[in-house]
Amino acid sequence: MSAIRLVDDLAPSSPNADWMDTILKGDCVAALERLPEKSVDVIFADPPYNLQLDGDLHRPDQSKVDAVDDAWDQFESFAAYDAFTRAWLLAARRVLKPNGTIWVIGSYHNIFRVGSSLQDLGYWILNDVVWRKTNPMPNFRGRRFQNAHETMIWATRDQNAKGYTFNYDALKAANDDLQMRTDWLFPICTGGERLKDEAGAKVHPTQKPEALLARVLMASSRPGDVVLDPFFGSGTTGAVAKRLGRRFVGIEREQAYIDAATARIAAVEPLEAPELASMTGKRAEPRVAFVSLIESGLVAPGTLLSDSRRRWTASVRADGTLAIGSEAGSIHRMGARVQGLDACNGWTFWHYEAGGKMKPIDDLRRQVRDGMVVGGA
Amino acid sequence: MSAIRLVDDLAPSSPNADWMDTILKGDCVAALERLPEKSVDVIFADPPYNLQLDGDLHRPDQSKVDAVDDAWDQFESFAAYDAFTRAWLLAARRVLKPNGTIWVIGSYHNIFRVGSSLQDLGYWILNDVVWRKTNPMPNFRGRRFQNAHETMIWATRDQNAKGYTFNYDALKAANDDLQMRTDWLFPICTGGERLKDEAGAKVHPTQKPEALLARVLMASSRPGDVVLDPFFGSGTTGAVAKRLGRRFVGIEREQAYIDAATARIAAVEPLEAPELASMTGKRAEPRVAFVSLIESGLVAPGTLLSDSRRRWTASVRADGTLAIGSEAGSIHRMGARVQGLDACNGWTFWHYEAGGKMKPIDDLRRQVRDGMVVGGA
DNA sequence: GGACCAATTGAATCAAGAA
DNA sequence: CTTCTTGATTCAATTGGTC
Repeated sequence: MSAIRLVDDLAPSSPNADWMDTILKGDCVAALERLPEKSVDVIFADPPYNLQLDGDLHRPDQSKVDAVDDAWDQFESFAAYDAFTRAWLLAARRVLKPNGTIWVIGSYHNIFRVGSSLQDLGYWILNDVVWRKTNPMPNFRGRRFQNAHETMIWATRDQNAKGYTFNYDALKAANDDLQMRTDWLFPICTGGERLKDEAGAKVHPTQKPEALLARVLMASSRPGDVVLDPFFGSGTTGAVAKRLGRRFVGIEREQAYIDAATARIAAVEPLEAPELASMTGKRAEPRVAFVSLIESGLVAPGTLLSDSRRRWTASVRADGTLAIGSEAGSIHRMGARVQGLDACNGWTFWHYEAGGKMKPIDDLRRQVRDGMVVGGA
Repeated sequence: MSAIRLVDDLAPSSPNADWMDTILKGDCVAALERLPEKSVDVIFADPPYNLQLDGDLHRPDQSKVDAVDDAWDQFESFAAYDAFTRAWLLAARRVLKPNGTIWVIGSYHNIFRVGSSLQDLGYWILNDVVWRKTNPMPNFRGRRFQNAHETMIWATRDQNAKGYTFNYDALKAANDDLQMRTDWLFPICTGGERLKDEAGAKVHPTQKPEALLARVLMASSRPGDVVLDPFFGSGTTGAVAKRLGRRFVGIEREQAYIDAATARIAAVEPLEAPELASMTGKRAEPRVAFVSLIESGLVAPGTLLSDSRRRWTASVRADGTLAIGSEAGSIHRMGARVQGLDACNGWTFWHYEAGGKMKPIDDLRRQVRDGMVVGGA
């Protein structure tokens, strides 16, 4: 399994499909053009993001951020990136079966170019799916929101392709009998899953988590289906495809990535069916921001909060901070401040009055979490 | 407040800005071209989504889904939608202040066209932000994922605009002292907040929740700022802007929407200034020169400063520099020097001894800032 | 062994003001 | 314009060392 061959060695219309479960070495478009048309069920593509980074970025502790500055991510202009995108999307479309689907992942740097090109070429978008990261890199300079997600586009070959695979019931069953939504929560790829070389350096700068690929393939493919990844990299798509009983084809230019992916995939043991269910289940919900109580109308700006014994009182401001006199800060900071402590859980410390009784604002947080607040006002 | 006027009535270069807190009736581009250039701080735009619904959509019980099929949401092709998008984005860019920012919300039907056009016109994307819906409409046919989010793009006028407003500290304080992320959770607009006509029908098919606009405006604007919404609709942007002490300008073609928005905004009570005050961090505080600590007598020349763990020690000189042996320089340079780093914040690195404990010289700076030390010269 | 602490790291379009 | 100085800024996990 997963022999490597150069693109030139490929027999284009081989009836026994000897390119199955292999990595094709070479340029993405050239390799795609050698594959038989209408031969793959699902394409998962993680193309260069065209990050356009300028200069170094340091963390607050002055350590340097290891940026993605590889040559393969450098494009001269949006026009050049668009040309690249259209070329590989066009070649990919020829290879896709009429009822096959394509997934492309990207960030705000490139995903709008990809989405427009998909539409321009006749692909029909089914969903955009958001990968919410449990542990994204912070915004070190505090100049933007923490970039905590990436976007995937899922599309058919054309508008009239209605027979695509979507395992609706399996996903629903795996999601507490609720429809699987378009926002997915997964950690980034770290720890033992992340491929490292002998020196301990990461093999590939943008290795995707297997859990993400598992949900993609569980949703949109069936056992025995052929999954193509035109930017194979460290081979996550191949590893997950093999584990889930799918066949794969990878295209990759760099030998170092091919070597790492080959070894990785060789070590994969295909899973039995019952083991797959747990991988698609939903993840725990994260925190509730105090400001969301204000935004949802549960707490009005100007509301007075006190501790349970009414020793201290503070005023809620529209921006989600608490004010006492001229001082303001988070519910936690201000709770610590009045008590002269280093830390304080503002959710349980601060109370509001309801029916003559003092109740912790944690009660309101629970209402937001449980979805009891709909509409606000 | 919120008088309505026709675009033709508008005095383009009115010094008293009589278009403030009004709704301009007419075509979006025509109205934008009549506004003065570089006159608005924030634009929030909820353009038509170009939904390509093919025939009616029915729920499993055969009831018809009230889809967005209004005439204003029909475009013949992607090219037509792109032309429309470029036209209004270009007109909007002229009106935006050099350090102003724009928000555009959309779904997978149109957001990729919008994002590409933004980039093509020179806007610089800061973030894409995902609005996760707590209560999205289900996918009735079970053929796709439940479409549970919409996407907002936040961008500056151009790449070099670094002075845009982002209330980082307030957002962080409002979010349990953690950076605000790009995935936001809000309910869709229902219940009492949803505008209905006498017959109980929705006034506008895509009314956005006020909570969403509240976070947008709290994040990227300040009290008194001018907020423009070129697709005003039911006036959510104006209602929230008024409540948060911002000024607004709306553009809308349909009289029914203008009437509903006008009545809605008139009923809004603005918050008081204390509730609107927003937390600011060190960035907003006045600069204090280290030498002023010496001039005010807080630090005597010859004082020895050390880092918190007393690994290095330096001597304060009368000119405001630090000396270590024969080397001297600013508190920042010398802090960097001893640590072998490129940069260092001397205010938090260097400490002085007080009562047997090491305290950062930043504490002394705070005393100067708070006016506790009047000397200064 | 386990508890605790320090160090490291991840697809990043990450200053502002004065001279 | 450019160049220089000042000085503001991080979250979740994993890894590895020490007590």
